[in-house]
Amino acid sequence: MRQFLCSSPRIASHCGLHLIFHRLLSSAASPSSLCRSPLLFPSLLEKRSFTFSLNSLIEVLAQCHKFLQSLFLFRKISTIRTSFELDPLVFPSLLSSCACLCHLNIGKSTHGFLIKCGFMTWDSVNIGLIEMYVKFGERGDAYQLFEEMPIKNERFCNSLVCDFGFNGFFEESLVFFDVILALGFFPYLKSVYFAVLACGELRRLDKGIWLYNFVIRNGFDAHVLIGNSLISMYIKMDRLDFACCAFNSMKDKDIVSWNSLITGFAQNGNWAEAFKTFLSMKEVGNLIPNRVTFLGLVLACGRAGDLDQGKSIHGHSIVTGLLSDFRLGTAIVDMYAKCNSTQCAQTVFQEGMFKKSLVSWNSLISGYSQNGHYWEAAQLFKNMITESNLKPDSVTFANVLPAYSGLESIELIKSSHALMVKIGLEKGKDVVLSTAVVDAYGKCLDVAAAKLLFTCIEKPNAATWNAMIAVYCLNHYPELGMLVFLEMLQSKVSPDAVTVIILLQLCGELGSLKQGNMAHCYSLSKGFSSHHTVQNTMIDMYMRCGSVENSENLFRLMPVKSVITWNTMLSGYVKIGSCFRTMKVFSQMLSESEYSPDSVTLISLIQAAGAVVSGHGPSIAHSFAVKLGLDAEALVINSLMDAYAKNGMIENARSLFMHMGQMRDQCSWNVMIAGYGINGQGVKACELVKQMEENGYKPDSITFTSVLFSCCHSGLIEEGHEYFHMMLDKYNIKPGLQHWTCIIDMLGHAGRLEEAHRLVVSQNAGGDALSDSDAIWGALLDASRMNMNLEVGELAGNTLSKLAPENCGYHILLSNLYASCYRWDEATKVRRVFEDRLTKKPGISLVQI
DNA sequence: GTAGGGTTAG
Repeated sequence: MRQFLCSSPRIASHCGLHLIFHRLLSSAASPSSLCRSPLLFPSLLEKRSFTFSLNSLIEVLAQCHKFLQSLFLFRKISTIRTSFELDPLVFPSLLSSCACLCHLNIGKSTHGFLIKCGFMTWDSVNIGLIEMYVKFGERGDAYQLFEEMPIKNERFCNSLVCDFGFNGFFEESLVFFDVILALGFFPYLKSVYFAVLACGELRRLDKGIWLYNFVIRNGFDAHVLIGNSLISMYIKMDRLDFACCAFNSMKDKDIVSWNSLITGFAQNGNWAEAFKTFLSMKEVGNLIPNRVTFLGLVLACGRAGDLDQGKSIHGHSIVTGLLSDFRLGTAIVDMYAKCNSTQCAQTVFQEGMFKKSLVSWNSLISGYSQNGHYWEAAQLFKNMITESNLKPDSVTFANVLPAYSGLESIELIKSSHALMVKIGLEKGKDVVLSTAVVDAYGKCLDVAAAKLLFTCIEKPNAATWNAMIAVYCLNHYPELGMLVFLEMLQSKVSPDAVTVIILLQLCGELGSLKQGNMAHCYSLSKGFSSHHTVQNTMIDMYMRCGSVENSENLFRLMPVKSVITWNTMLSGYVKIGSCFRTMKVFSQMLSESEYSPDSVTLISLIQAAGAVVSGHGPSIAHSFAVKLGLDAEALVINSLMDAYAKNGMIENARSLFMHMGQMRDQCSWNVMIAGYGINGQGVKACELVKQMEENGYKPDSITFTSVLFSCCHSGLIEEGHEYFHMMLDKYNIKPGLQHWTCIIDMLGHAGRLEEAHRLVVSQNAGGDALSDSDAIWGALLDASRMNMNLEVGELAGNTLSKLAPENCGYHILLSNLYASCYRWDEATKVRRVFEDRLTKKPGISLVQI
């Protein structure tokens, strides 16, 4: 065909050229080569009779998405336009080519060209320019065009509404809808649609209701598109009542109308209404549910946590053959995960899905992560990288990071952070991902990294601030958390209910009733005090701040109590060591049958029972666990083992430990090791650490606390020393205060004080501003007293005074050291400085004295 | 041209 045309222009001229060009293009010949053709192109230009056809060719090329070729031809023609007339009708297509190719400059120069040629009086030219400017987001240019038009007509105004709306400029779309009415024109159907869409997107309920009335008054309600868009608009504003009204007043409803309503109910968590709507739709009879119908229903099941209905919908989607749609498959994976059935989610993912998208992988990773199956989430992420060609995105990382922090693996967090940087994700731009990173570092105790990343986040939202405050709270720096909270109040971000929850936790951590009362008032003033979790946290806060009365009053007055509320009370009593009240509230809970105890309840009961003097407590709690069917949970068994061990019944603990089988976890090993330690069986504790390693478990910080404690209490100095070094060298764990206390105590008792001092210095135990350095040096100072070693003691005292000048406690330690070395004068002097400071000048630091 | 899968803090 191409050869034929090129060689025989004369023949071409006799046929309908437009048609031939069209055919030529669809035969996949290169249009630019056609234009370059030495034979055809010049010969076409020579003949004015071809003008129409060339104009058509520009248009056809643009419409066939051959934008470059279209522009190329235009440029050729415009350079020789003395002998050639351009048809203004061709410009809209040409400008659309500019927009599609992102050539704003060519578009602007074309605009200039159009002004020069006097084409601006043409309606279609103006509309083409508007479309182009709006696509580029050049709203100013679009407004100017509107202003400059001598006569503003209906078509032009309607175009503006649609173009702005189509490109997401909803405010402008609504403005020009009003312009249409103000100029006395009539809006087109499409304009009404975009105006309704804009109201929904902007959540403008008042304007939406006005538009609804406008639609009814002007007969637009006869169009199903308008009815559907009104339903959608009300759903976006969470006004399901209005959406139902709009739905009921529709004369003709199609599948979209029904689906919109079903999905609307599902998104609002109203599973029952979603399903009822679905049944009503089936009663109507002539509509066949499609994948969107099922998407809505599946969403509802997930939100409601209704596994049975979810399975039924899953079955229906298999029968109807709709499961082949990978988006529906993903929604089903997500539904199963939300119903805590990760097994089903995995089966659908592996066997039921023909195609897996990035979203499918993300869904399952999120499912595992949110259900606490951290290892599986981490594994799936690894599989995704190795097995699929997909590149993880910010959602993938935001899902896998909580799993890594659940695994307490700072290494995995660091390596995925590095991967994010490599992919170009981590720049503090994506606020959800950045928040997840802050949270992950914070949970793995790297407060400094969390803080650094937090400061890089461009636009932190309430969740981001909450995460940062929570990091300080979790890591026991409530004062720093308070400072960040105050910073948040200075920022533009408003605190939400979660902020108040964390604020109350900070007060609980501080143990300050004064601060707690203030936080209580703040919560009341902001209207969060009726929030269920806020109330629970407040009960906990008052318990921690020592005001049992306030906690009990809040508990009594709570209109709706949950298991968590009861558990908060119980664990509060445990914290203050009130076994009797724990038991009393537990029996009260049992008598009110609407609340069934869970494993958390049992743990409080076991802890309280373990502290009862009679010694029978653990056995009684054990029988409760069996009776309530909660003795198959690792958490419960671990607590029982702990209680038995603390009551000297190490054999009962051992028997539970031996029978745990698959249930046995890291914590079980740690509890058992500590249990041996409490019972003075240090050798067995050391043996268990070896067994633990042989069974594939990696000793963690708590394991070493337990084993060091065991060694310390059994006088196993060499073993203790060995484990301390194993922790440092083999497992690369930074020792905490608890480890230091043990090792200093142990070496101190063995008279090896210099060695302890060397260890503290070599490990730079005082280097980290956020570490417990002062307490470590304090422990060394105290050990010096025991050894009557003035030299090490004074060194420790000096360091301590520099590290923590505000902390006057070390004066006592130093004074005790001097006293034990019979240096009464020094002892009295130091003691006096302390007393002076405490009574007369409490606010002045030691340096100033 | 309308309805439509996954995302953080407690």
